[in-house]
Amino acid sequence: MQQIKTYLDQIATISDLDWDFFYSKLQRRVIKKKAVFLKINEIENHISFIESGVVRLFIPKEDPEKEITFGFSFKNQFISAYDSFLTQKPSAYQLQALTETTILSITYADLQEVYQKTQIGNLIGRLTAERLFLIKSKREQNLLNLSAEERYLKLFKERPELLQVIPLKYISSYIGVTAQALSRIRKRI
Amino acid sequence: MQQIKTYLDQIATISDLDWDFFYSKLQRRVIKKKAVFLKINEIENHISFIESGVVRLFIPKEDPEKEITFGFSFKNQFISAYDSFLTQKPSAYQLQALTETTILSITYADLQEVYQKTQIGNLIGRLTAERLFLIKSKREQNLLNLSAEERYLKLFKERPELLQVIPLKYISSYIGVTAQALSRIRKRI
DNA sequence: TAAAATTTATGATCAAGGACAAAAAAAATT
DNA sequence: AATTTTTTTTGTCCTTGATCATAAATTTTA
Repeated sequence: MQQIKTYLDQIATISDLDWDFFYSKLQRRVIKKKAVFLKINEIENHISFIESGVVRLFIPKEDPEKEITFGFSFKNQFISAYDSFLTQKPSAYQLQALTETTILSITYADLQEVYQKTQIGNLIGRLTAERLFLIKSKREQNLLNLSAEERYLKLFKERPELLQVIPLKYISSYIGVTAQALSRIRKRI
Repeated sequence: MQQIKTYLDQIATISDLDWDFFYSKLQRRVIKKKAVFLKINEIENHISFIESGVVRLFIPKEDPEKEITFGFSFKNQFISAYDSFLTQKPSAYQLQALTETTILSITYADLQEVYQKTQIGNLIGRLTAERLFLIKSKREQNLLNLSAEERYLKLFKERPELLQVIPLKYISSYIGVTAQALSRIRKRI
């Protein structure tokens, strides 16, 4: 079965009618390695399901060393500059494929239609927003409670696969330190 | 009209039937100044609408100087240890009334019933979760992009009313610094 | 309103992580 | 495989904010 159907079936029971309607709105896109597919100041018009690949969410800076990474998404997850998507205001973030990546996207307008016309749209939308809230909430706790070293150790423990795949310079800014500082943290462990 | 009805009417159009059902689930509670009405490790069983008063969300520590404040809520807003509420796991946070406070609460079980039985429940739930996500997302951006001084100035600009009402020792940990550090920040401005 | 308790401010010292520079290592390209 | 480019590490110095101690100001309580 389709990966995205498998994913959504875990969240809720979707009627064939609703599924067909939703599925008809999806568009498949292939993004080349390192390509930025949402640029800063653009309005995010999509929520995308990653069929394969890895995507990074980040805020660019004049000096590329000072970019800040806010998240990494892997296959079988949804990705979006969700705040820009929700508010339909220019995005502070960029989205970049770290490997060749295939996504299935739905537009803002089409998703609003799904919310209006399907039985299940708002339920899935609520559960998705709740899940994303929980992620941000955990992250806020980490940033305010833990030192950089503790944040690294926690990441190492909870998402070791991430450290295998993602360059350290991205990990460092995700943790909230410079690449140099992360290098020193790793040395003293 | 009821404050809470006015608030929800701004979000969506609610049928009388749905409203009556929801309203029948609400319980009013009055909380004394400084009282903690959700303790750490308790499972948050309520979402509450503040009719009057001010509520603080915080993580307590052995040394009370090291408590961390995560947010302040005022009248006509909903408040909850939302992550504990959503996951129904023990809360890392406490909720404290900073002034005498009156709230209208709905329990977890009753809200699930509202989600199932009303037309509008999941829509309001989705929009609420989305709004809370946006707040956390902004906060994550602030914490990673700005210095303590910049965070204070931003708060001063965006929520000046908050600085009138909330003791600085709570503001400081909300910004992510000690009370001493905030005092020095204020001096040099 | 006087006393006590709490909050805010100030001083001195310390530690974590930033900034800048450069070398070493690893990965990508020719 | 050799060269170029990118990533990671290491060195030195500096800044921000933490920590500990105490004083001043403000608020609460008796």
